[in-house]
Amino acid sequence: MNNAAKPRILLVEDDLTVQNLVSTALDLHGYVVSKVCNGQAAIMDAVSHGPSLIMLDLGLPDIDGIEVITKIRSWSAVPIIVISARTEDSDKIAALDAGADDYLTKPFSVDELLARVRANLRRSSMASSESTEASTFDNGPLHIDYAAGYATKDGRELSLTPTEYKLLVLLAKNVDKVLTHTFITHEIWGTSWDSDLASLRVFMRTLRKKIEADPSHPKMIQTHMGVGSRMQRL
Amino acid sequence: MNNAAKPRILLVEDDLTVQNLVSTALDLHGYVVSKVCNGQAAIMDAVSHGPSLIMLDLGLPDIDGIEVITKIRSWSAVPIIVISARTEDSDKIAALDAGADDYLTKPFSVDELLARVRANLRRSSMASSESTEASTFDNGPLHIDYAAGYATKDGRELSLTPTEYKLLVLLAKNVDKVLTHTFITHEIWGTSWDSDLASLRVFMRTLRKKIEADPSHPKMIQTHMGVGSRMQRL
DNA sequence: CCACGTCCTTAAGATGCCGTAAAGATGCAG
DNA sequence: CTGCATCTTTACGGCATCTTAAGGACGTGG
Repeated sequence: MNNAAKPRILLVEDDLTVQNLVSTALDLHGYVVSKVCNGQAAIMDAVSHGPSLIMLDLGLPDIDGIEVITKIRSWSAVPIIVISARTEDSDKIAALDAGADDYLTKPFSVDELLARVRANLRRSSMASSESTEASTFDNGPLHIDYAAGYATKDGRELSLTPTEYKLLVLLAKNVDKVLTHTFITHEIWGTSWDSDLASLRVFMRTLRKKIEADPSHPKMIQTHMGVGSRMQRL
Repeated sequence: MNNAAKPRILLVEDDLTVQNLVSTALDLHGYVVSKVCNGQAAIMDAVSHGPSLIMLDLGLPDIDGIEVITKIRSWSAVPIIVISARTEDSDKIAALDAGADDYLTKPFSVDELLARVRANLRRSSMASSESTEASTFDNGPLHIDYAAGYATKDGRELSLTPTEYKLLVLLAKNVDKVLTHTFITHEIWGTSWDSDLASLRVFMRTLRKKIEADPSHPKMIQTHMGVGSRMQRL
């Protein structure tokens, strides 16, 4: 929607101390910040202003944060970064499954916050600028040709099994975004049950062996303990 | 068809929130938009107004979206972009097989939607303006003369049966692209049954015996386990 | 220090797809 | 009708792939 020079960021946070801290930091780095302190106002602002990114605290006074995400996700693909207290671990996962892009756990450093904002804005602009004919993906030595249906590393074709390829594509299409285990298994197997998690681990292993420079110390596919995995842009 | 200055777009969507969002976005970018909210009205509008492009939500109250595509495709080559909340692969494949040109999964960004619209309108106008296409094909020792209707390997003419030739041309015209079994059988036999798959394997074998240097270790026609086949450019 | 949970790694067994050959069916020319 | 070319069907061995299970590494909290 808006590709103006200054990205507009919607900050949803009811703790005024944190709100001021974050908005000041963002403001200093050239972002335009809208501040609201409840879910209702957040949805209204998202509809009317069409922000480039949303930072959402899960602990809101009026609506459940998950519901806010679901509502916005029904029509918009705007990046949503969730802020949560450590006590809300399960909520964090639910938020990601509902369509959130990333999460920050309180307390967080401003540097980390800014890094996440940059990464998600970058991914978002990538996704919107690529139209249907942009059917390739590059990340470091890795190259995927979606139309042809294969991937290469350092120019040499990788022999990936169907499931490995599916998994790779899923991660690549959501680069810089944390994907929960349940989301991944659901996308790959359609219906997900617990036992799929064991298989998923094996596939992660075999995939890493094929695409990572040092499979024992993976750079591309990072795991988030108790949450899921993320493909990191190199 | 109609190549007026302002392309007319037919929007088929029963969710009024999404309908308004999309139609507003399209309107702002200079498209003329017709809005309908069920399959019956969609077909009527497509017949009477002859839109330049159709955006179709698969989840309609009256008719199945796939059926709408089939109906329209029976007389028109207008680009059809499908919108669906379903992420299932099978739905995507069914829609594309039925004749859809592109696919958007909810939620989507407005930017992405506009990009797809532009891309498909461009391709559509390309297709209607281009009159001639390449009448030969070369790949390594293989040479196909579409106009004359025969193929050679190392200059010597191959004696291919009609079905083998059909299969070869199909692969050649989609070089470097993976073709699914169902797509291939559908293209060759019109209607595809499960049992055709067995035949297809036999034809793959005989074709490979004729065009591959080492039929036991094929280079040109590669198989993708559980998916399909691909002709590889040498 | 131990108990626990999560993740990593490996290997073996089960499953299903693919390649292959050969026999049977079909269609067409003479 | 007969022979030939082509297509379809059937059957089976081999192998790629997936699943399952078990043990080890690592960090965390009691």
